[in-house]
Formats: sequence, structure tokens, C-alpha cells
Amino acid sequence: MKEALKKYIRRYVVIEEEDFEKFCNYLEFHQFNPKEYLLKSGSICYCKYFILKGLTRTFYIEESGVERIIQFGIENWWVTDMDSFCNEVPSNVYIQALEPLETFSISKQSLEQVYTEIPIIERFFRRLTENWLIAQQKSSHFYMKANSKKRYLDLINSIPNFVQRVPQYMIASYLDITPEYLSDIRKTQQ
Amino acid sequence: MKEALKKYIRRYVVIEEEDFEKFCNYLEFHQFNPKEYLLKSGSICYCKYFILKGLTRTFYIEESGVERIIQFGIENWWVTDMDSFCNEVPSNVYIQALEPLETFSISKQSLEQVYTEIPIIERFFRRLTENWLIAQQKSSHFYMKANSKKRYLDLINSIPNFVQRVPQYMIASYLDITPEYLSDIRKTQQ
DNA sequence: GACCTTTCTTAAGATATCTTAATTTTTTGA
DNA sequence: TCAAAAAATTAAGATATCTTAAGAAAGGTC
Repeated sequence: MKEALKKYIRRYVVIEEEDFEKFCNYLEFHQFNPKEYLLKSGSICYCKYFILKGLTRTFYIEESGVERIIQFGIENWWVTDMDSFCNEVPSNVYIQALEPLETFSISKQSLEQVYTEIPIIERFFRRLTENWLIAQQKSSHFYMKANSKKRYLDLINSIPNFVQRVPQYMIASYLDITPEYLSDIRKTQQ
Repeated sequence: MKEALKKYIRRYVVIEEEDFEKFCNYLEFHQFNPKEYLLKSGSICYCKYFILKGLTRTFYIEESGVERIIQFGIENWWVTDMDSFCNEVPSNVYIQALEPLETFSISKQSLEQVYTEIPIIERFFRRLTENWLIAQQKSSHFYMKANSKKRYLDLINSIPNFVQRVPQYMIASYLDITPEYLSDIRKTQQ
């Protein structure tokens, strides 16, 4: 189980077994049922979660009451609300399990301690954050220049069989289009 | 001149004079004239630039030939192409001075060395990147839910007298709308 | 100061996407 | 297994934004 995490970390840094084990001592294993919340709007996000198995969505609720999905989390992904986690401010998003979920979590407090005790882990998270930023930039530029259809095609091609795991109206919400229009796109597509 | 940078770093971490001075030894002072390029598409971005004075834009050119501005850089801002810098791949953006520009730059090679020699600087850049990510996330969510007019009003309110420093068609490009439509928005606005 | 270039504005028609509302299909839970 | 709830589709009319094209204003240079 820890192997997946080790492999993941080694994509970013060279880490000794010993340091990895030390890091693992700070992690907690946590399971969630579908529809259960890892985080609710209004509370502070005190953890980062590494997804071992399952699927999450991160969304906020507009004034109009509409839910907007801003991120999905899948296997080998860290999920958290960065703003709330880093700045210890109340979150305005929800993080919810969509499938039976298995995670490792680490608290902010632990993580700060880890950064000082195991510098290679701070390096790992620095690089991870850099890559996350790069991905976020790319997707937001792609989002700007591509129309809805291209965004949809991009999504279904980027993560194989991801679309099957999530109801279509959530895909629409993530792509920032209405479910009706997504339906339209799919019709003219096939 | 170094004071601005020191002050900036101290917004993120507690740093000793000594460490700061050590870090400064790796920096190079660099000036650019308006329209001069800090980076051109196709080449690798080997530096991060800290802007002491002036203004930059980062843009790419679409297949259609249209320039799309994805970022402006102003005083007390680090500019670089993160993807190209971190992964040493050819950039697909241009970074250009719009005003006479004064910067400190640091090369990737130096920076890697600094990370190992002065851990507090690695922490600084970790936190900086976290905050950058948070800002990027916020702006991309705002962008999604707000219409053009709201995006324009948000921009003119967020950085005082920024709009005066940049031609309107560049503002339009940054807001991802046509100059004609921005003109329209401004008309109905006042 | 006048001319050439760049930037900004105006307006008309075109298009992508939304809204609303009704209908059909699929999923869920008792 | 069936009824109720949730999700997906369809279609018509509405709206935000774009495209094109032309004219007006502003700025830079000899």
C-alpha cells in the first residue's frame, strides 16, 4: 500500500528507505464512503490526502445554488484545498468521495515538522507544487482558447475511462458548460 | 535595491542577513528596454526574474497568429515560464518588457545549488509557489464564473492604475475577449 | 506641424452557449 | 420487481460574445 506512495515520491526526488519510513510514520490511513465529505465549506482544511484508491470531487456552491466542480482527484493524486490548508482560512469548497475511497492523510502540523526533519520531503513537495502549478496553468490556458467540444474531447482522451466513472452532469460542471449543451456536443460528436 | 527583495522574501520566511547575502551573490542585475524580450518561444527559459521596476507581459501566439497574453509581471513579482524552467523544455511563450525594466535574475543551475546550500531559500520558493498556485486557482475559477464585464472590473480594481500602463488591446487579450467587445463593455460601463 | 502608424470605437450580422421546460432513460432503494 | 428519484436528452427561443469592416482618435517621427 505504501509502495504506491513511494513510487510516486520517487518520480520527483531520490529518497532513502529510512527517510521514507520516517515520513510514513506521520501518515494516517483513512477510508471514506461514497458521498462522504473529506472537507466541508466553512471549515479549515487541516490535511492533505493522498488517494490510494477511489475518486473525489472538489466543488463550490454558487450564489445561485449551482454546484461547480473545480477538480477531480484520482489514484496517486494529492487532494486538499491549498488556500485553506496553507493559510488556515475557512474553505469555500467541499471535497467529497464519489467512490469508496482509501487515503493516506497528513496534517499541516505534521507536515511542517516533516519539512524540517526530512528536507528531501520539503523538496518533494516543492517540486510537486511546481508541477501542479504548471498543470494548472496549462489547463487554464487550454480552457481559454478551446471551445466546449475541444475541452470535452481533451478530457475524455486525457484520462482513459474516466468519463465512465462520473455522471455526465458532473463532467459538464467541470467543463463549465450546461448538461444540456454537453448532451448536444456528444450527439454531434458520434 | 536589494531591500525590496529582502522585504519580499520576509513576507514568506524568516531569513538571517547572512543567508540573504549569500543568496544575493547568485543574483545578476539585468536591464531591458521596452519591447525587448526576456524569453522567446522556442528557447529554454533558464532564469527566474525578480522585477525591481517596470512591467512585462507573457504571451503566446495562436495558430491563427493572434497574440494571447497570459500574464503581466510588475514590481515585486517573479516572472519565468515555469514549465520551461522546471522541465528544461523549449518554451512556447514570449516574455517581453513593456516598460524600461530592471530585474534580478537567477539561473536554474544557481538556484539548484542555492536550494541545497541555503535551505530557507528552498522553503521560501516552496511557499512562493504554493501562493502562486493558490492565486492561479482563484483567478481561473473567477474567470470561469464571471462574465467579461466582471473580469474587466475586477482587473481595474485589483491593481490601481495598472490599466493606464498597458494598451487596451492587451488588456482585452489578457481578459480573453476581443478589443471590440472590451470597447463595448467600457462604453456601457461609464 | 503634418503624416504615417497604431490603437480605439462603432455597428451589423453571425455563432456558441444558455435557459427553460418537457420527455425519456437510467439508477436506486424498499 | 416496481415505484420513485436521479440523470440524460431534445428542442425552441434568448443572450453573450465574436467577426468583419470601416471610420475616428491618438501617438511617434521626420
